[in-house]
Amino acid sequence: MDKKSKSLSKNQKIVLDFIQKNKKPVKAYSILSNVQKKGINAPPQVYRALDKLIKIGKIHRVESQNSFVACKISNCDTPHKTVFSICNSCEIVSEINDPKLFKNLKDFRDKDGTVFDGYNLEFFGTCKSCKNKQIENTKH
Amino acid sequence: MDKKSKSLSKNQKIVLDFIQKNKKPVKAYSILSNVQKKGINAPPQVYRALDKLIKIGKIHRVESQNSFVACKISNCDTPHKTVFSICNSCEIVSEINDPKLFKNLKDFRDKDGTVFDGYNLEFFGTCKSCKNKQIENTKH
DNA sequence: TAAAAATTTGTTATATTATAACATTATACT
DNA sequence: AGTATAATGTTATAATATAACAAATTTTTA
Repeated sequence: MDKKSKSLSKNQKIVLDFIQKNKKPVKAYSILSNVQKKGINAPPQVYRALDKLIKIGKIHRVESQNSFVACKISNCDTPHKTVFSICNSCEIVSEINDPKLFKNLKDFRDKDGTVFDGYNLEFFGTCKSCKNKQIENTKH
Repeated sequence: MDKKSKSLSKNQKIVLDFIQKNKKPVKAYSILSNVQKKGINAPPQVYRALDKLIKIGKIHRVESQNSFVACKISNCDTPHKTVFSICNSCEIVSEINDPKLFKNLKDFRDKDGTVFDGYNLEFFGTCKSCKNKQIENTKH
């Protein structure tokens, strides 16, 4: 167990654990209803844990979905350096790990020369599996 | 007047007009309260107009803020091909028009080779004007 | 180790953002 | 003109998120 997960509080661990169990992003109130048996009773307890987990980079917020997903990139210890692909059809979200793209984004400055602390990039499309299903359906 | 703005309905025009008057992004309920004198009474009327305006590319949704901003790029007639810079301090949002970056994003495919229909990229940082203010403050 | 500081917790209430559902009216199409 | 499509108006409610405050816990540091 590394420093960061050791330093997590009880509620933070419960929430992180639930998010990590799901491969799809989860919603705050879905987290709440799923962890009530563990003693978390109210929205603020969930949102506080989420805020902290985002801050330390253990999870990310999928902005276009109001949902939360575990970080899949081991060295991703900061918020707001995120790239996702999102399927329009099944809404599955994958975190993209593409060093060349990362470098492009990190080095980007606007026309004033402003440097940015972070970014969030969401790609939208149809994932492979949904594309296949669509092809299946047109066969009939 | 081009085809698209001609084809806008009464409510769509009212909502678009209000958004275009503001250089900062505006929130749905702020739109509502500001257009009530024009006969728009309830949230669904605003949200419907917003949905349509987004679909035709006249406005964009700033995902991390739940806010809406007029498109500043004349040929931007589709949703989900957006790049913004957002100031962490004053929350002002600028739409970035950088052909090289656009090409990079348009041509991106993931490791499965999947092509994407669209993207939304938000850069976070401190804008020039806020940076200057901070420097002013440290002088004292 | 005791006091101070910082963080986390538990709780109630409420603010903010967004949509469902349904009847009606207006507009565009052929 | 008749049909299809889009937009409107309305009420109610769902979904997402935070404010505020008292108490307990953990960490720091003197």
